[in-house]
Amino acid sequence: MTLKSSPAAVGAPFLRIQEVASELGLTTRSIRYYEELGLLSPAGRSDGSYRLYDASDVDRLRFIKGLRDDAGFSLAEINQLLEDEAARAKSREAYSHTGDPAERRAIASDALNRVERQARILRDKIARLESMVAAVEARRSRLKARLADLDAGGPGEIA
Amino acid sequence: MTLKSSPAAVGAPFLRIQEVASELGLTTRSIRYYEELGLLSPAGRSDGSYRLYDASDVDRLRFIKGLRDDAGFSLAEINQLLEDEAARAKSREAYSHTGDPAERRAIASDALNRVERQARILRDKIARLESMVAAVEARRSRLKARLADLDAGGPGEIA
DNA sequence: CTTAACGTTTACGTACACGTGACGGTCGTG
DNA sequence: CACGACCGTCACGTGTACGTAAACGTTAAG
Repeated sequence: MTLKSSPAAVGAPFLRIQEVASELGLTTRSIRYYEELGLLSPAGRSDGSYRLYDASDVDRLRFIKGLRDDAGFSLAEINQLLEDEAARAKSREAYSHTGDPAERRAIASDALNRVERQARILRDKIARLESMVAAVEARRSRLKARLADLDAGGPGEIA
Repeated sequence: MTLKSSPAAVGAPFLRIQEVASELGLTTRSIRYYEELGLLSPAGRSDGSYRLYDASDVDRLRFIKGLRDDAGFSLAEINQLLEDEAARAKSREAYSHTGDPAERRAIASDALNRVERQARILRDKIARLESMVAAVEARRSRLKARLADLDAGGPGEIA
């Protein structure tokens, strides 16, 4: 293997913490901090004890970042939302170590339940936001009506 | 006026801070704190200097609470969103003191612009949440497919 | 084999958000 | 006038989300 571009060999499925951090626009500290909180754990460790992240870890981190930045969830809420990273780690390991189809099915089924719960929580939040939009729209209507009145030379105190 | 149930006469349009707090499930301290941050200011003050809130203040506080609890905005973001309570106070005063229709129109028009901006911000947040839902849905689809495979006796590592 | 860059844990520091409490004083209603 | 609600002010506390640094091990390149 003479071909390796500094870190991570070309086809290497594992990234080190700084590579992940750069890719996502996070600091290594944040990533380790998220791990402390139990939001994720790296797919593996090197012979030394460098954290090694795979594609699914990166996806997960990206999702976490989205929940934090776009959705405005606190890390504690995100933890709830992703519920039980321990279970995920166990699943990942168990899944690849078991040949038992029934067990594999059970694991995949659990994962499915989790993502469905996530979707529910997100949709719930969307619904609440939409009801706020509705409130704003109502206010907007009142203002437009008032404006029309004024344009028609109407009176009236502020609503 | 012999009829007044302790504070606030029955039809009185003004509420004192504790009454507002109770109605909304906030503490008086929080309400004052929001005022410190410039999120709102009471419609008026009593002869002493008790804060007096009218219906629109209560609405506004309810909206603030919604933004904080349901939408997960920080108080700073809410401040941005509501942008310029000072302007609102000025409008309220100016509106009732001017007879000039053109001026009234301008004030109402400003208010309209503000609520439209609010609606945009909320919808923007909704859009981002929806894209996250889409991501979760994608993951859900993959899992369902995998589950179907397993039920059909298929192989494969975890996705 | 050396060395620079990168990583590890542990620990303490910090900046801001969001309040809470405590004070001494004022208000207003019975 | 008593008593509780409210006032402004200032300080303090709690939690979150990291930053920073020390002391030391790892990895890849020359």
